[in-house]
Amino acid sequence: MRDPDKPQQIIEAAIRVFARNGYYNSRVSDIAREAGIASGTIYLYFKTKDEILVTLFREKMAQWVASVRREVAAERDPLAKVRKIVALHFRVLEENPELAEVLQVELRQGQKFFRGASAHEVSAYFGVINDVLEEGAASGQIRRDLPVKIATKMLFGAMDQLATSWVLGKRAYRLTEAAEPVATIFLKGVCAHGV
Amino acid sequence: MRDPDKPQQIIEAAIRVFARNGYYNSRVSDIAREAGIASGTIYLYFKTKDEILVTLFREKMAQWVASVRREVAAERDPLAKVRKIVALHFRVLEENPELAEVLQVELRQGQKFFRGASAHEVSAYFGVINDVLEEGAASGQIRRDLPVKIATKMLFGAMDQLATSWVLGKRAYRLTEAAEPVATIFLKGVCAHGV
DNA sequence: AATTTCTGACTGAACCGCCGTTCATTCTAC
DNA sequence: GTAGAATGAACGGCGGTTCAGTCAGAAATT
Repeated sequence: MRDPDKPQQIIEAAIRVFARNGYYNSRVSDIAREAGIASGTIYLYFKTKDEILVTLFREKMAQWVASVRREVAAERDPLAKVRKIVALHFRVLEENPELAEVLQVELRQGQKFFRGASAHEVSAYFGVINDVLEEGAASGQIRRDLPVKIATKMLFGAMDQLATSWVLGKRAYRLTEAAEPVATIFLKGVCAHGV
Repeated sequence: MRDPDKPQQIIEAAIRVFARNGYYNSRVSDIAREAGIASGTIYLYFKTKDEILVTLFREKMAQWVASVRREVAAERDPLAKVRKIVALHFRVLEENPELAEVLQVELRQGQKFFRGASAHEVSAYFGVINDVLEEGAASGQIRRDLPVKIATKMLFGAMDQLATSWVLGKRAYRLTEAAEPVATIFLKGVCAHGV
C-alpha cells in the first residue's frame, strides 16, 4: 500500500537537493537518490518536476504563514507584533538553512513561481503584515497617514534582503541578531512618535 | 568585418526575449530571431547562452551604478542623496520595463548569477548606499549608532521589493510615485531627529 | 497452517523530444 | 580573388518521463 508520507519525504529530499544544486541543475533522479527511492516512484506522487517545487513552496509557505499568524495573535501591542514578525521571519530561516537556500535563492526564478503558484501564499504573508500595520495606525501608535501597502512591502523587502544576503554570504553570522535593529529602524520610520 | 555593436544588439534582443519568456524558456534561436540574425552568429560574439545573461547583467548594472554615483555626487545633503537614490532606482526601472522584468524576475535564479558573476556589481551598488549613510552619520543627520550595513540592506531590499511587486503586478501603476514615501519612511527610521 | 493467487507499489533501463552548440557552406565587401 | 562574417541544418547528449517487469505482502483457497 502507498506510504502516506512518501510525498513528504520526497519534498524534504527535494529541498536538500535544490539547496545544493539549484532547481534547474537538479535531476529528478538526484531527488530520488536522496530520498532513497527510484526515480519512477516520484511520478506516482507528483505529475511533473515542476509540481514538486510548487508543492514544496506552497506547503512550507502555508506553514510559515500559519505560525506567524499564531504568534502574532498572541501579542497585544501592534508594535510588539511587528517585532515578533521580524524575529520569527529570521528565526524560521536560521533554523532551516536548506529551506532558506531554496526560498531565498532558487525560488525566485521567473514566471512559473512568482506569478501563478506562489502568488496566493505570498500575499497571505503580506496580508498579515498589512493588518498589523493598520491595527497600529488605528491605535494611533503608527502614523495615521502611513501608506500601509508601501510600508508592508518595505518591511517584507527589508527582511527578505537581509535574509538573502545572509544566505549568499554563506550564513557566516547569526541572522537573528539583525532582527532587533531591523524592527527598530522600521518602527522608527512608521511610528507617530519616537520608539 | 565584424559589426562592432552586434554584441549590443544581441544583448538588447536577449532582454526582450528573456523578459517575455524567462531565461530557461528562451531558446538561443529566439534571441537570434529577435535580433534578426542566425543562431550561429550569436556564437561569434558569445561563448555560451549563459554568457549572454551574465554580460547583460554586468553591463546594465555597471551603467546603473555609474549613473547613481554621478547623480549622488551632484547632491550635497546626505538626506537628499538618499532621496535621489530611491528616485533614480525607480526611474531606471520604470523607463526600462523589459530590463526591469529581467532584473527583478529572471535574474534572481540561483547559484550562477547571484553568487559569482553578479556579486561584484551588486556590491558596488550597496557600496554607494553604504557610503551615503555613513556620510549622513558623520554629519550627524543620521543616528551615529545606526548599524549602517543593516540599514543599507534594508533600503535596497525595500526598493527592490517595491520594484518586484510593481513588475509582478503588471506595472499597473507608476513606480516613481512610491519613491517619496519610501524615502521618507526610511529616512524617518534612520535619522537622528525628525524628518 | 500451508499453499496459491492476486494486487499494486516500486523499479530503473530505455525512450524521445528538445535545444545548445558546431561547422561546412554561402555570401559580402574590399 | 579572398578573407572572414554570417548562415542554418544537423548533431549529440541530456534528462524528464514512461512502462514492462519485479516482488513483497495481503487475500483466498485448501
